Amino acid sequence: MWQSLALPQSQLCLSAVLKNGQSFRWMVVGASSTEYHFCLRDRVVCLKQDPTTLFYRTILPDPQPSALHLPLRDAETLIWLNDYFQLDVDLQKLYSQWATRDKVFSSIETRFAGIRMLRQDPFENLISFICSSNNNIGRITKMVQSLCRHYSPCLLSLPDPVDPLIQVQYHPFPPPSVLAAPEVEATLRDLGFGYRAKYIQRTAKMLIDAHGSGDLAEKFLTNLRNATTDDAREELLKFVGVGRKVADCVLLMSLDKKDVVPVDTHVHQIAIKHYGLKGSLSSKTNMTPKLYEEINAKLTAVWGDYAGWAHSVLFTSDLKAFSSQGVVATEIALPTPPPTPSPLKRKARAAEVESDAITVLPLTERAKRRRAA
DNA sequence: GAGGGACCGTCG
DNA sequence: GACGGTCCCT
Repeated sequence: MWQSLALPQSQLCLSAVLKNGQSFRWMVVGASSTEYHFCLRDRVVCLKQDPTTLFYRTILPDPQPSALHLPLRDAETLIWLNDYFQLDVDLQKLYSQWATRDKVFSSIETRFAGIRMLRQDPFENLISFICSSNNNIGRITKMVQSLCRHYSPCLLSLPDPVDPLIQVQYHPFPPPSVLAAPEVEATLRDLGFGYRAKYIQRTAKMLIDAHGSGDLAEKFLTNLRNATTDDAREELLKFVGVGRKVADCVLLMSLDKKDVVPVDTHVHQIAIKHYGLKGSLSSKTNMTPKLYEEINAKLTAVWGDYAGWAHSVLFTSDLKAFSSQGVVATEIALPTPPPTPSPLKRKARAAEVESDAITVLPLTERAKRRRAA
């Protein structure tokens, strides 16, 4: 049943990599020997690991194939694992390179080993990160789960290992054609997606309209792997609800742009605390395109070719969920600019009425403006 | 073309 | 009252 693959945790740490906000669809199963489950289009992949070995298991939907075919299925799963975890990239080697270039990195590398970039499905990645604006990992995870439950059929179900009377349902990520339906916006709003509901439906619609139905739309996104970073980013920015940060996340996490460093408020803080960037730790400053570029350039210069991967290690080390193991913040003393407390003033909100008419033309205008900027 | 506010919902 | 941002309008 379980297959094994020799792989030290310095190359891959499942608990960190699967829960640090790259993917929101891995289910954590079991209390003692923790397993992670992930639903693909045709199967569920189960993983667990010990210090030297990664174990994997393939679960297929009901009409189980004959025993003859099982090795083939496991072989397919292994191919998927190699691709998804990018196991051909030697993470230890990267860690030592980053540590040489960067003292901050070298101070955390042993405690946060095995953190690598996943190579995700671009559509899933895009939609998930449209959900991420003004949001946190816990809620994003719930939203993505609920998206899958409502918009893709259950592939299979398994008894909950904790309470075997409960069946856990596994749903793949829904395709663009399903999310493009006009009713999706209202439904997602009811499901608690807020203003992101419209972004998701419209992005799916745009994808279908511009690049065709079937799997053409998804193929278009996947093909952006072959485009330059700038070209791919320009395409991503055309979608509604996708700004620079979300676009950069998709570039890094599913389109092979390993040097891209997405800048959010968190990374901004890290850059100020540890990399001598001017700014305030206490007050929230607006993330302007200019500031974004500045931070991006700074961190790319520090970490080099795989800067995006390095960023993920720093980011994870600073996440609350992992902070019990110790955080970088207190250990490195760098000169920091004096805090400039400037409380945000908030204004009473005006009632709002109108929404825009139709998709295609406004999009073109918007795209032009973006390109100009 | 830079700056500021609104936007959903959740949890302090 | 802040939050892994984006849109839209001054």
